[in-house]
Amino acid sequence: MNKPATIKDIAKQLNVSISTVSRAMRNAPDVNNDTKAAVMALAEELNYQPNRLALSLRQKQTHTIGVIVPNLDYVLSMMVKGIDEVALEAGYTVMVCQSNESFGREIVNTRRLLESLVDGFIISVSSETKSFEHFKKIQERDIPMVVFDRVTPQLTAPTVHLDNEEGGFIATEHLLEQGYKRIAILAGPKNLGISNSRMDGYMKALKKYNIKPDPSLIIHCDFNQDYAYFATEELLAMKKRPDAIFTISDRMAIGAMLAIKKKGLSMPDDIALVSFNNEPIVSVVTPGISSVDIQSFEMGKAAAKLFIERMHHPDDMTGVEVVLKPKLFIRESSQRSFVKKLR
Amino acid sequence: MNKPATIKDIAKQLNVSISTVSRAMRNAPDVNNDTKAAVMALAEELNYQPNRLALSLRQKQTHTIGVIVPNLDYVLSMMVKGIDEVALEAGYTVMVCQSNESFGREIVNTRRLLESLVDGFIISVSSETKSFEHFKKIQERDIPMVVFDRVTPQLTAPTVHLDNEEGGFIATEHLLEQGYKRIAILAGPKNLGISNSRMDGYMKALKKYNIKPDPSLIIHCDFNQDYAYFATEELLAMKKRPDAIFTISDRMAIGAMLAIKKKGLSMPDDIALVSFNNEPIVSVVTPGISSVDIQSFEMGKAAAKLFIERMHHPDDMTGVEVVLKPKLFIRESSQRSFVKKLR
DNA sequence: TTGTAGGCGTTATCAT
DNA sequence: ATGATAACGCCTACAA
Repeated sequence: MNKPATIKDIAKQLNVSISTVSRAMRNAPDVNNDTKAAVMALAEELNYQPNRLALSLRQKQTHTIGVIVPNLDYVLSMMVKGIDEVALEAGYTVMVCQSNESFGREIVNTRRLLESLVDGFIISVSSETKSFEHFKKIQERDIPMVVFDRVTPQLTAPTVHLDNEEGGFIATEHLLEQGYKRIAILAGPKNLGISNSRMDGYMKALKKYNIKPDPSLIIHCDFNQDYAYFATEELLAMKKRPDAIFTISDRMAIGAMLAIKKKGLSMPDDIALVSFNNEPIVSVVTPGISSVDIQSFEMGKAAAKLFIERMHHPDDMTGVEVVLKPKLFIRESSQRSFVKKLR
Repeated sequence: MNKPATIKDIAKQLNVSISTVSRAMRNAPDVNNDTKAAVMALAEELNYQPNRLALSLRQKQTHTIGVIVPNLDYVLSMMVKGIDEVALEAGYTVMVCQSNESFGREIVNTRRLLESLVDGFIISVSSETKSFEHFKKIQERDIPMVVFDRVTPQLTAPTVHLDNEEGGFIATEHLLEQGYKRIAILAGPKNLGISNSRMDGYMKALKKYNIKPDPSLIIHCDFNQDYAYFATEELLAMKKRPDAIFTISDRMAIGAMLAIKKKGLSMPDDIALVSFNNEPIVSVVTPGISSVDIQSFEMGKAAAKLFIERMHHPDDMTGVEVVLKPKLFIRESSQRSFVKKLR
């Protein structure tokens, strides 16, 4: 029943003009203190709240950021939390849409958010996405867009992401230092940048240790526990099976771990495991799984900061690239016992 | 540079009136087919997109649902995914805000979403929240609101939630059936409904088996792995320590498990563990932890459906209450080996 | 079938 | 210091 009060109502009740009320509300300098006080008081009493829609329509900005993420698993939700924190601070509200790793859904989300007139976008692309027209359309309209985590060279925009190659490198090097020689990698989908970069790091480490990569030890599979499980089963069934596995996500690591246990092998003595993401889960399974931390929360914050900066800076910021450094957390799954190391 | 096209632009270029264009766009019956075609064609060419803001301002609805959740951990993000799915289907966009379990943040979120003129709310209250004025303000304005998961009798609204008492009951009864007698409970914060209901179920089960509840076995602590860890340490240090623990969340269960392992005790023979939520994590730790499934995804969908229904049904729906049934997933942590059961 | 005009709640420009 | 008025983009009586 309570139609929200408008400045019009206030004006009428106070016998002043609409514009005076508008000025008073926004604390303009050129308005009589008494009237200002009166307006404020009545506004309070009527529980007046400015209508954002009208405001937005007028100023052509909504103070809303559209965030499109592939999903809301642990990592992404930490990132979103980071975005949220910075955005709120800066006076922005965040609209989060999940693409569910679906290209079509991503397009729908983009259109919806565009229609909702968000002031800009912070996005991480779905693993299914190979064409980027929907995102380019955003840029053609000169709408600010920041790409984070899953970046792609096909999209020129300010970005923030992890140094994934470095992550792949330190993970692999750690295994090599522990004396493992036949190191398999469960990589992600082929077209996905983070997947390739992490694999590049893996390659680089092998090269540094003069180990020739064995194609049969390189497996591309979905970011998916089950796929990883089956892929690992195959690896373990090989005549010359690997003595270590590097999975590029924790979910995959869990799948690998289950396959290893099922086979009755022990970590890290029969086979070692190093993973990526460093979600809480890897520290509570037995044995704990070594994992590369990707600073999810920080990445979210960085993305939002970059976005805000871009908003205040209409200049061309397409070159800007924030790169976060990964950090390896070593646990039992990859620390060869002393005795074993010697043999 | 590309200012988005408006119906005005189209009208001008086609030498027709704005209203004709408006009608043509919305496929009104009373408009000449030729002009309609012309309008459509030009709209397509100019990449016209209706301005939602203007539309919303006019019709006083935004087709947006404000969702406020305490956090975005596994359970909640599944629920949000469920909400998202149904909402999208029904033509609504979802704005998700996290309160971070903070009362203040919840108030800020409410105000923001209210200002953004969302058509309604789907909320789950923060554990810190004891006063509900901010939510009641929503209701006073006759804005639809559905409460889900964490409901409270202090908030009269259509709700969807789990039968938490039943959940607590089946978890406890299962332990009793397995022969455990001194069953401790790690309950959540005292003012939280889900916490109390689950404990009620625990009590009910004890009563059914004629076991007098021991206050020293009932521990209230935060939904937090560390708290649970310390609480469990204390339980295990008791002279007559419990032979089973029921934790009302998986996160707490992990804490308890770690404390149990640290102490060198074995599950389920020295001590059993049953938990709540049935997140993927409990099935991959060793031993697997029995847990009560709460149907997160389904709950989200149900909440959104209820919301949509409420939108189409301005009647008083405050009485409506959707209750989902919990289901226990039994794993190793609570299945006493046959030998032990006999002794 | 098409056009005119008023209004949704605000702000901004120009007078007064 | 305050008021009148146009404009933001769209819809909808009402008129033609």
